[in-house]
Amino acid sequence: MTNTTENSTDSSSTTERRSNFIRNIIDDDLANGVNSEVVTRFPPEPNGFLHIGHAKSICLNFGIAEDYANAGGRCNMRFDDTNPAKESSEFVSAIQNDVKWLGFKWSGEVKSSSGYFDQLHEFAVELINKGKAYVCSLDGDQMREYRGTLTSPGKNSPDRERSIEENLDLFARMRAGEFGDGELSLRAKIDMSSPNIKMRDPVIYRIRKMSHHETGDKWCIYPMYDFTQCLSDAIEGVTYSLCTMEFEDNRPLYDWVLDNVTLPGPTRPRQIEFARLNLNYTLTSKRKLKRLIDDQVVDNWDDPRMPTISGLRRRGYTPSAIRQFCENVGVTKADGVVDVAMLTHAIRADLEETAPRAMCVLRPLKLVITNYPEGQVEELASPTHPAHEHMGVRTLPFSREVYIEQDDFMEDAPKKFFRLAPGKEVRLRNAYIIRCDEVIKDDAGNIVELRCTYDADTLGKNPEGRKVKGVVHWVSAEHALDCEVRLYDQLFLAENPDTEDYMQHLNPESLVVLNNCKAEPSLAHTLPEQRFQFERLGYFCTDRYDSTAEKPVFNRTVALRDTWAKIQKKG
RNA sequence: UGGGGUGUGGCCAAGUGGUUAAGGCACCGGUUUUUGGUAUCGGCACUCGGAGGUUCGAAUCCUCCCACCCCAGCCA
Repeated sequence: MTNTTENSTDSSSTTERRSNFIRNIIDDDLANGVNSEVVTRFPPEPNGFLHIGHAKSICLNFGIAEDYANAGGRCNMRFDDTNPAKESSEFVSAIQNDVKWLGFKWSGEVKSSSGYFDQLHEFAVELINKGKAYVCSLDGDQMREYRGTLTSPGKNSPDRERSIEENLDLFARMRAGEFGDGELSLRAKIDMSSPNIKMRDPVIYRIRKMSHHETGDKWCIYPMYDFTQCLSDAIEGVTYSLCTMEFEDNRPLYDWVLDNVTLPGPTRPRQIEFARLNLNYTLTSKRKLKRLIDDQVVDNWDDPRMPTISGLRRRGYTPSAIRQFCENVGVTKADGVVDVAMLTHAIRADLEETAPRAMCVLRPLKLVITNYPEGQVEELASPTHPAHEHMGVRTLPFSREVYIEQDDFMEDAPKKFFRLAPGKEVRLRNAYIIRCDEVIKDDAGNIVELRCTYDADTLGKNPEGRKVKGVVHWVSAEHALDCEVRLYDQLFLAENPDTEDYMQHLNPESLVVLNNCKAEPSLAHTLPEQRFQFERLGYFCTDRYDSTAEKPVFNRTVALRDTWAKIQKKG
């Protein structure tokens, strides 16, 4: 017997990780003894919420740490909080929640650049002592002028040859608060004629008389990114410092700092860049996302239309779908734009397997089954998932009056319309086959009710001699649970909304609220963030904030694929 | 006109001198189906940004060219 079972189980819960160029580098380093440990870090700036682009970085960094566990793999959570003007503790906790929710665990305590301010200051003094840094008095405009351009070299600051003693004194007085914002700065003494502009004596410390959310008023000078990142990595023993491509030019500076300072430990971190995630029909610029909030286009950072982790969460996305999506996208250095269809595919694939089925009528149309006994109620046992028996059954009360979807009836139906029409038959999902006998309209000509008859011999079986193709979802009128459903759709109509006029590309129907929806009674005790498939409609989740026992609120995560809509579009 | 990167089907992406150029998404068509869902089967790059060259053999090596992205914050 050579029968194997390797393909027989569903592996939706385990994310199989592919290799990529970074993992190849790590493998080589491990094989060649360049490193014996694999330590990464996720270093967000707490100046906004994490978005889907960050998810890629999170999955990369934490994923590597998990997979290299036998090489001491770990990933630090570090807030890169060197700019008190933009950062706040509100974001610190939101970011931690998002990372945890995605299912990752960081190594040890949460860390922050501000936690290293004392050490960073000492490194700066060391650089001054070595004649590798100087206090400069150029203001912003002068600094730019002295820096040169892309094609012409810069020129030396008049303060470049200041003595070590004077630099030490000035730097101490900067720290003591003797100067105002921007009056003085500390610069690395590298090369004003470098073709790499990042190397033209970059500022490494600036004066910012502002209290910091972590360090309060202890400091009025703050280190710059390029000085902070590499040293924080070194302090933490990070071996692989992964960042996005735009920092490629910063890498020589990253290395320069490490080369010119007495490293705090044996680890020499290495920066490796990868391409950031771009998604079509999606905005991932923090500045522009913030404006959507400020302009009240959306409610907040966690509005279900936002591409933030917490927005996706409230929309009903699962952590595993997001992780799988990042896995499918891959990690390379080539910049591109990923189709959001890959994201929606990931959540559909996950929920198809895991979401319990339920029925909910969004736009109800009353239907009376004239040959069904008045007052009779049947409890129909229906599978929670058609393909997974182990998920059990729920009961659906069936009675004389039910609601069906307005869209599922057409008075003058085209041939291909497999739903209800006068004289035609359709299956009520999990129940009987019915035939439409009569259409009742109000004075204005609106269809207000359908009169039908049912075939009592079609419960759990197909009738003989005829085929009924259409299946329609329904809810017993008497037992229906009133609820609110929020239909979310893409926020932007333009494939690339990341332009100056992005506000012009908003989808006016990114949110449609339906207040007269009828759900099957089993949904009465739904819990926040429970996910369902409303059969034939899509995947929905109970809103984690607004849903109550009296008035459940469901958010549409994503619609089911709709071939009928496609056929209609074709005409 | 400086420097740093990247170019494989509509979109991601494997591929590291010898494979019929993986796979996923999207799309198109068939089958199954009490979700027009799912599942399943089939189709979808004589060609790897372009042109030369090396080689018995090139997406993979060399040369030149082209396109796109990033860098001139005391932001990260």
